[in-house]
Amino acid sequence: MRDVAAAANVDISTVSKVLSGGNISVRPETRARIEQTVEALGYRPNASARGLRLSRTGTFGMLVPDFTNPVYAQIIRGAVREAETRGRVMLLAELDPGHSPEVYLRLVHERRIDGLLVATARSHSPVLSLLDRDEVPHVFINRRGAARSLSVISDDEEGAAVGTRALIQAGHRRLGLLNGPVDIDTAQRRRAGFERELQAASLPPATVVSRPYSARGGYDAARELLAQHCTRPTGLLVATLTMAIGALAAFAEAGIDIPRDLSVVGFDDGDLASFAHPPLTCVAMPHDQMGAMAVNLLERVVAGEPARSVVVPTPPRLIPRASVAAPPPSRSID
Amino acid sequence: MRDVAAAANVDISTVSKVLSGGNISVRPETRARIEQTVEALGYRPNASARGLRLSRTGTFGMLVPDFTNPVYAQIIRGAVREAETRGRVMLLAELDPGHSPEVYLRLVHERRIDGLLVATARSHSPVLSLLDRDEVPHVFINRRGAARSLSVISDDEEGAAVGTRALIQAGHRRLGLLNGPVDIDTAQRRRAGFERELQAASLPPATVVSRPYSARGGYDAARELLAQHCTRPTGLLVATLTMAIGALAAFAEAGIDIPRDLSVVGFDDGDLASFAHPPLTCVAMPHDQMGAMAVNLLERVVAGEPARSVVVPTPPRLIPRASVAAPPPSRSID
DNA sequence: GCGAGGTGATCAAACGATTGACCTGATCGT
DNA sequence: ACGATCAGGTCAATCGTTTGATCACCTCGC
Repeated sequence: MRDVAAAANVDISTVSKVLSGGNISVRPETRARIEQTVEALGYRPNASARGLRLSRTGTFGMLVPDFTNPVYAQIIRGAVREAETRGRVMLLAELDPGHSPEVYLRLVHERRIDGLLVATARSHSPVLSLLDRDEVPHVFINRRGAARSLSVISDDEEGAAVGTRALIQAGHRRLGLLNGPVDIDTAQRRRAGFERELQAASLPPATVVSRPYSARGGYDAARELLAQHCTRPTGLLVATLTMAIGALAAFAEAGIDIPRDLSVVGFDDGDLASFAHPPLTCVAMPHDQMGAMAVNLLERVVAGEPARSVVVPTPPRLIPRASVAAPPPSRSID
Repeated sequence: MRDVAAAANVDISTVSKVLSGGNISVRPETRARIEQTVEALGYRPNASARGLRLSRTGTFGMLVPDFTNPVYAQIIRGAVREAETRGRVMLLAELDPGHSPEVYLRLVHERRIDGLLVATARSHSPVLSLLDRDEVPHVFINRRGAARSLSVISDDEEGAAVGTRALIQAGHRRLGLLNGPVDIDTAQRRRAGFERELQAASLPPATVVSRPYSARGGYDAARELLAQHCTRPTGLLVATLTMAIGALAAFAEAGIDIPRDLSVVGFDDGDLASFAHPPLTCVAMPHDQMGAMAVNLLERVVAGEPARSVVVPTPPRLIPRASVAAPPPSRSID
């Protein structure tokens, strides 16, 4: 900045005022001269110096449990893009319950960030207690936090309801749900939506199997379902895309034809869904938008503006593909 | 830090020396007292102040073209973890040829990072010219850069060779390659490995179809292959896992049974490969290790130590699954 | 002609940590 | 016993920006 000031023949404080303030009294020609010099020299203010002076780094942090999970990848993309359009950069770290919170300390206690996005799903993560002790501005993503905490979620309950209705409308009466672990917030909400629709259609309680949100989890859940010798469902809702991929593999292995023998509705649309075998009917959840809204909300929080938890307004959409059909005419058992 | 100094009854410079230096002359009891106070107060040095004073932020930046691509997700994971064990944090941004390099300027010109990992694959990305103009310490991942630039790659050529050999050993004589775009470095290397093995086995030049590294690209490439009415290969190498997923969908659609009619070897092992239909024989590439090694290399660069481009030492491994079999006894054409 | 009021710029004090220069006793060699 | 040496600290300048306080100059009104 000193170089810019020298080249433009003004004091560095004037340069600073032109660059940051904008509406202070500077002669138009001086302002133009400074802006020109800044441009010519390709000058950009040093982030550390600004951060030190302003106690504001222009950085947000984001904690996710798993980079390789496509759902989080989508959320990250939405958040990072929104952060960039707002002139910020994003520090990312993987943090699941097993990890030490060292990376949290590095972000928060060393004052590297202005606010934190927390997408770790488990309800007993060790950072949760740190979060409210430290009073860091933060927003939960895809997970409701404690009463005082803000969160951005998509309407998982409605998403599950949409998927369930699709099965019911196709004629299914015996439904099943392959769900995530019970201590994950989205799993709870998806189950609620599923059961809401069952009741609305006066259907009996359905089989629910809980397994981790992973392909392996879906595979195991599907095998568990097949092993149960009571009346098998003809329509199945699966709580995530990766689980659905695993479940389809288990069904293929067991010689069960989708959708002839069993209809399947998955979650979280994507390329993988359309190239699955068979192409998977899905409920598309607006994950990237959720990430973007979380950044917006966090921005309000750090600005001290009033802010409230939100549900992403874009409604979940059913993407019909080949994995849903009418139930088999003869009931498979009894 | 002032608080720590006051509480321990020393000068703040002494605290600083205890915390950063380590080997200067401080009485053991003083040192203990300071360390104790630091612990009790939960003090951590302010990153902006350190950054300003030392011109060293403790941060690396990483540019990837696509968060949702599982290959990059793996690389990111490896890099972020290694950075964390080295006491650093990682700034991530998505940057492909279409994007403006604004985020690059924000990272480099605002001095937010000590070094940059560049995983954008295209050979004509606009950041490349900026990189050597600015003389930022940087390391390319999964892509060779200009002569002066350092890079970490895995042995894609050998990986392709391993996959090709697996097909040849299963008895295949007519092979094909579904490859990525020709201007992507990994695609070039994979093709080289493929053709090397063809020659080694004295097989004729094979069909190669190039499409984007995506499920859609794999689907399109597979359809293109089927549309060619000349002798169809009986063994197929597919350059990425996502392409393979797409290709499998195209083959299923066309009624081609894998592996009876056609054997397929994919790349980049993962859950998705084992739950594909059929489970996909893959060449596992050590992506996370590549990310970690890139961080190590970059660390050497910023430390001014001598450093050279490396190939990840872990050799590519074949993961045999159900998608490879002997070629059909009757040759499909002629 | 002179004080009041503005405008457009500069001055200087922070922000928090680091580090070479400097200071103060105590110890040592002769 | 006295200067040199050294261990164990403190002092103060510095990194690059920001911003309230200050200042120089001009205009205007009476």
